[in-house]
Amino acid sequence: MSHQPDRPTDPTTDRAAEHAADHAADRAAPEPQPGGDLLRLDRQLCFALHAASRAFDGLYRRVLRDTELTYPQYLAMLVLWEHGEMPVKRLGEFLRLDSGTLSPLLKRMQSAGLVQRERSAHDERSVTVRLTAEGTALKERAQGVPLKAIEASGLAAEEAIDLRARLLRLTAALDAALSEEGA
Amino acid sequence: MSHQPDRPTDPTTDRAAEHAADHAADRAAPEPQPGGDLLRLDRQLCFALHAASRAFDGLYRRVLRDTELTYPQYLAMLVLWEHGEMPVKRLGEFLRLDSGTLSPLLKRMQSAGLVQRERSAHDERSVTVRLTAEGTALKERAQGVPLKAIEASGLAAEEAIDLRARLLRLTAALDAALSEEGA
DNA sequence: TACCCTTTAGTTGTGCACAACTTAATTGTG
DNA sequence: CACAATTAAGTTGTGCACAACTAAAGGGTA
Repeated sequence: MSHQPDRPTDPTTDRAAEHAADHAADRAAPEPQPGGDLLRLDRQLCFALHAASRAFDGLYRRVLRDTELTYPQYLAMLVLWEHGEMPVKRLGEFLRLDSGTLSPLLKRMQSAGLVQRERSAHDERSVTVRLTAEGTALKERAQGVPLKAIEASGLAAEEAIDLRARLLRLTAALDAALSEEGA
Repeated sequence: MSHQPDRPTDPTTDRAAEHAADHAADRAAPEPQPGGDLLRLDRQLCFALHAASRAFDGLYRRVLRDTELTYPQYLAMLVLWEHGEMPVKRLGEFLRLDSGTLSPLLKRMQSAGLVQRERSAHDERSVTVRLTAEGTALKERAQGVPLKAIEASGLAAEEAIDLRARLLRLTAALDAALSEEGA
């Protein structure tokens, strides 16, 4: 079951809705405002982000096929290619992931021969993640990935940069809200 | 291990980088352009979307706590609250999910007493998903959710609408690219 | 030194997402 | 009508994400 459905009669997923969406706030309030379907707008917002993220995953899944990397593994490799070896903790800060996710992920990457893990000498609690020769070499085969991705996204470089900035701000705001209230 | 790290020395997750990010393209190219670290920009773009999506999930996880709904279940409920009963197939079109994801998800929602599933009479292949009284009633308790979410996001209504439109376009472009090339 | 508190990885359990597959019902075409 | 192709839902297996927990090391203070 794949993802090019004869779409349902709903503007959210309707291609023709791309401009209509700009007026969704108006349309969503046939009632004055109070009970006015906030849930409807919420749906559209949630969906947009959630769906975009999954669509992006799907794209990378395809583009990364011949590297044998999953998308999250690719993200980890990008950090390691750029910054070199680092402790699991720090990698997790870059990726916004905790050890509950990273430990098994890194174990799989180690099985694939891409990275090596070693207990730090100074601090036995810490584990250093290091690229193997094979992992380093993989960078060459990944050179084409970003271009294919940006191409498929249909975004101009400008738009991409802008979108990224917005999303980073959004993430920061959400994290802040979570940590404040979440005492 | 939680998610407010003493952040690493990387602009992607650095709060002060919110404006600097606007010039990342320039900074990323100390080399002319050709090999110019496209992988670096790619990382920032991927990360932004992936991280924002997960941060959003995290927010909803908290906001939905007293509804006993997970975020994906909430998304399904939003569709059902708005449109009423429908076949699994159509629900999947709204949510951009296939039966491999929906079947177990709906089974859990059924166990929770929120929905009921019934084989269609006209077409024995189809299964109709219907809200139970409890599921319908839950809408009341969820009324506050969107407001809390938009509040935590720090977005103005305008920005939210604009961001949503961009993300919908992005999703459409990615899906199109996937289906074209993926013949 | 002894004790406690913090930090870093890892483990366990649950749920989501998706590919690949199965089963059963329906549709289309000769 | 018969039979192949299509469609809807479900199942299986893998991987990611996260909460809650454990284990072990490090650091600080009485």
